[in-house]
Amino acid sequence: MRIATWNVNSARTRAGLIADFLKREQPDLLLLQEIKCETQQFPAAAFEAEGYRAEVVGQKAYNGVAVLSRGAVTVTHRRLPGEEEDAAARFIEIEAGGLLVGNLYLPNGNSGGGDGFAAKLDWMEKLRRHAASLLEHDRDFILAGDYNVCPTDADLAKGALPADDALVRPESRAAFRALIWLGLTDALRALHPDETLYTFWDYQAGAWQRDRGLRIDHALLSPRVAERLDTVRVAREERDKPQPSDHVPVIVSLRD
DNA sequence: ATGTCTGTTGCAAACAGA
Repeated sequence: MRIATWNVNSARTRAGLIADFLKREQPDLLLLQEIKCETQQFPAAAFEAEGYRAEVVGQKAYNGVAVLSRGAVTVTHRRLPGEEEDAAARFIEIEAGGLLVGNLYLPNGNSGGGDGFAAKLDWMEKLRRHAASLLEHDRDFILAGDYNVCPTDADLAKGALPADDALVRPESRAAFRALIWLGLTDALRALHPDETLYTFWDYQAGAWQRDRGLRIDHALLSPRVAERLDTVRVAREERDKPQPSDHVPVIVSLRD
């Protein structure tokens, strides 16, 4: 089973790139974040042509997540448990083949001052509680998407962010470790512990050309799923395409 | 060198968010 996650920074602008990626990589599931459109505006037809159906949690202008799949999936959540009904469109969870797959777009935490950062930490705590609940129920799961956290100093280029940025603040990293300490496996680091690997390069200041990137897109695996981990690849080539997203896909392969 | 990009408002070009 192959599962890819990609913050596309507008599904409509990137529909062509996404369709090309599906054609080339043929993932079983593609988790999209920042689709930046309402559900009915999502360009589903472009992906149906490649044999994929879509489950979409959209929102006007900002945020928004979607799951593209080749087979039928069952939607288990359309927002993170514990969130209000009118919460921003940042989470969708589906079940496919006995596996729960959570697709998340974690708040950036740099806007809105202290309240904005507190909201990020609150969201991370809700995610931790949800993961703990799934473990209690002995479920097999993946929680993947844009975490907006660089877990360690090895996960960003020197000088790419100031020390007080919400993506690297100690509280953000502690909240990420709290997920790991539940017993989850960071798929990319499990197989590539010492490589310099980034998944995001800012559009500004020649970040891509200078390789001033961040690793903020992650796939966390529950214990039995981690035992099935085969390969993980960062599709860096997507960042070199015309009009790319500022993020690139991460592709996780599991043994059956 | 904070040097870019997307979507919104409102119908040009400024603003927010990332």
